[in-house]
Amino acid sequence: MADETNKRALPATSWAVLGLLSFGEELSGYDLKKWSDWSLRFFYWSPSFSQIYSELKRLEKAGYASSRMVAQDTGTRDKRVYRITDEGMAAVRKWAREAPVDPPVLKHGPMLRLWLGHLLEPEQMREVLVQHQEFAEGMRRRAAADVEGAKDESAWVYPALTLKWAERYYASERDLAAGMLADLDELGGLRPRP
Amino acid sequence: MADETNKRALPATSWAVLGLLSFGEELSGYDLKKWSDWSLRFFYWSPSFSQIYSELKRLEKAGYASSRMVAQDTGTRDKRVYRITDEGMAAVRKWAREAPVDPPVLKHGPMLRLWLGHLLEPEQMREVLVQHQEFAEGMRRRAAADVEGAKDESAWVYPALTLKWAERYYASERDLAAGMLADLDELGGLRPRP
DNA sequence: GTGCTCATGTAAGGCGTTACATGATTAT
DNA sequence: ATAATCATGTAACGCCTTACATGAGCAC
Repeated sequence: MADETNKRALPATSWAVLGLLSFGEELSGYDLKKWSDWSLRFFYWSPSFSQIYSELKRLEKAGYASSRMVAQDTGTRDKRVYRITDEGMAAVRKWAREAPVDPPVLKHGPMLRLWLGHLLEPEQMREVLVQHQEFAEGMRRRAAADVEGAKDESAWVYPALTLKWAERYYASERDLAAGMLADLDELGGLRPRP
Repeated sequence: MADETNKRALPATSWAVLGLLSFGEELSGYDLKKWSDWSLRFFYWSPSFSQIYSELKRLEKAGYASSRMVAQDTGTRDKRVYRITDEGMAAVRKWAREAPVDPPVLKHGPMLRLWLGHLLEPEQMREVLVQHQEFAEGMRRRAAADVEGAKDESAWVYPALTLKWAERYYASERDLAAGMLADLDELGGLRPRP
């Protein structure tokens, strides 16, 4: 068993990476990054390559994952692949079941700008909202597409569920922006939109 | 004029603190913290005391804020109060108008847990959702109360607008949790709720 | 006189990013 | 040839937090 001091209070990102491994596949750091870009980023940010690599080292040191080098059948360099250990499986299960339910962290840059509305022209406030709306709709669409890709795999029921949540979340963000645009109009001082 | 090298690429948190000062009042670090707990935290996280103090130093060094010590009329220690400079006003206005519209940062811990649903009992998934729902409703209520406090001050029109946004945002978070609880029920394998 | 609140800071350290280094294979 | 992609890392640094230090007045 690995050193106990390496096991206390892992950051959420570690659990996210270990969580990716908990679906049972043997994955490289590179795979993990793409995987996380594909699903995690809708509700949790996707860590950088370098962080994924260092998280993997930490997880291995803690005894939660094991790795081996594999030669590629044809082409490209050897890669290191990781697999979750029984101990890791037990740890991530325990975390998912018993960790306190922390409030989500939100850093809403566009809202911060709008909060400073006294520094902007009405037209600039609109512009921020419109761009945010477009971002939200793009995310919604991508989440929806990913739900389609996941819904028939029984292993992805829960990921599919969270993707469905994400689809609704970004739809709501889009609508919330529309609502604020309407509030701005009501505030007056604006030439009506054509 | 202050050193140009101190002016490049301030983090969003600096702008948030300078933004708090842009309403024109002379405020201490302590005031700023409370102010930010009161309004910023609904859509942007509230920085710690120590960070506010160091942001203020940075802003002063950049020439965006000036400070002076004031003696308290009666009791308690002297405090240092900060005021935005003309240069700071111009800088924050420029930032609010011209910075690119970045996507919001979301780190949704509860969703990360639910994404790992294969590690949880259905009852535990419910519990996470219910707790998150309660958190969201609490935030919604507090935002609504703060809208009431702000809506009659003409200086707070835009802050009031973002608080209204926040009220709807947390209502949506609450409803999204309810929706996911319903999705869970549909998935079956659950004894129906009494 | 004990503890709470106001008030300001320093120190240490973890989290996470960008930039850089490396090198092999594949496509053009 | 060269550019792009796959793949794995290191180094440097910035952001931000927690813990700690300090000290004064006020309430009980």
